[in-house]
Amino acid sequence: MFPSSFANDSTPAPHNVCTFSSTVLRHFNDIGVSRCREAHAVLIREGFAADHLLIICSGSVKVTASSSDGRLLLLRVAGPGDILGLSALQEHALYRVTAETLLPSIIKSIPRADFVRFMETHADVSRTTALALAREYNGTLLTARRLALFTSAAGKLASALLDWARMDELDNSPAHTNLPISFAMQLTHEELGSMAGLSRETVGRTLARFRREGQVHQTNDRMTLNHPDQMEIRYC
Amino acid sequence: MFPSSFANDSTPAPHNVCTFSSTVLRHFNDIGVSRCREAHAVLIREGFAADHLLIICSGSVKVTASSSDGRLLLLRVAGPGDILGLSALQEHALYRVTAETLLPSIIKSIPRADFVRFMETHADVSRTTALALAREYNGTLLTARRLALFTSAAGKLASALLDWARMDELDNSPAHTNLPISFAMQLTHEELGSMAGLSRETVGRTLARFRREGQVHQTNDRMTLNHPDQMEIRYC
DNA sequence: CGGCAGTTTGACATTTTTCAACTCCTGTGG
DNA sequence: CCACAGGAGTTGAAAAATGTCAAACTGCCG
Repeated sequence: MFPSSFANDSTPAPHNVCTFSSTVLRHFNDIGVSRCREAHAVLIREGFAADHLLIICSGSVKVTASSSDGRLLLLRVAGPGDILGLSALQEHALYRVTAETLLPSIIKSIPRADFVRFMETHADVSRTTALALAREYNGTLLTARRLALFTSAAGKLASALLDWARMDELDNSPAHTNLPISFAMQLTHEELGSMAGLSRETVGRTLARFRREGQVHQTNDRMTLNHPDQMEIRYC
Repeated sequence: MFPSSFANDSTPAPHNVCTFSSTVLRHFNDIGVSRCREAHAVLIREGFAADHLLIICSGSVKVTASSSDGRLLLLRVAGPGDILGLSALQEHALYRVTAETLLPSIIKSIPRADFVRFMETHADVSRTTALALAREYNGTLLTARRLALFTSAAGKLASALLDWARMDELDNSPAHTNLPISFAMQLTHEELGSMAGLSRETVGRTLARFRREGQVHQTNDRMTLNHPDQMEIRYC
């Protein structure tokens, strides 16, 4: 049932467990357990010992960091095939983020010791791990850039929307085009704010401005960026 | 001459090349070339193809990301034993950061193809790579947290100073203590500002406030944080 | 119908940025 | 030895932007 149980595994990315060779894959299916989790279940809690690696078989998971006074930073929304806890596991440290399901999800959980042994036994697992870590790093770097380099609210929000859209359409779209990008916007203003480091109200106001200036179009839960490249130039 | 040429390799960290077994190390010495570079030399330029991996044998290197209008984000200052370009190399992508020497440095450079082959030949090299990537990721995560989670200038600056101090003293000090931490502050206000997402003037003013409130003490190029834990509580 | 979550809008206060001037220190070259 | 330029730090005052508080509005679901 794994990894063929992935919701959308048409073309596995090179950092996915899907790329394991058949012998590795057989071994992989033997370790860890898959469990169903309801929506809004906390899978990983920031500050706890990193003793398990999680793999999302289906569903989607919100990854956040939080401060003591309740402020949130939304780092990514992970989907089928994505791996959680990889970086904390490497150093046997504490989880530095919190992960909670957005939808009912199937999560495979592997004890740290088992995964380390798995990595040591199969050379290409370490390789895949390194790739997955590089991707995770790049995502976080994008976030840091956005927060530091774009000074205006419009810049930060535009950057967040563009990253989100391109992340979403990465799999099937060709490279940079100036064509409109449309995608399902399942984030509230509050969550968008915690991606861009803005307050909920500022997100609303800035979004209204983008609409007024013909840059974005919204219907129900879909959002369209009319001129992606122009958006980058105008606001970033 | 390598890695014994490291300036301070008393206790190599687990992510260092120093931990390679002797056979791997012999192979490692055969690939790549070491070169001397003067201060303020650009080793890696953001946006260029990631075709080389760099290892710092001696000296120190500033790693930054920049926006089109010249704004800078200081990500880290790497020292002997640190590896540059690892994440970009994994995906054969473009460098996403700029690296330039702060002091005259000795840099070992390994072509991408050679390093990939090296990783595939030696299992523990992939493992070390994954560890190094995890550390790099954690550093960037700290930066993103700081920029998003701390809203006040005092919070961001205090967080940057604490991270810097603890990074610096990580190797020899015991874990969290409330004892004063003293370290060499080789950063200008401007550079501190680009770590914390603040303007040069705000850094100066906030630093003056910390001094006034007895939290920090400065003499020449050394800085002392008098009550690290209290600092974290008061401002963060 | 009531309640809740999310959104929108307005007025206000706060904070930081920006601009400008001035000082201190250092290294350079006459 | 002195003058000078440049980098770094300090200080002041004004402007701009966002955060904050408050209230009304929407749509959805029990």
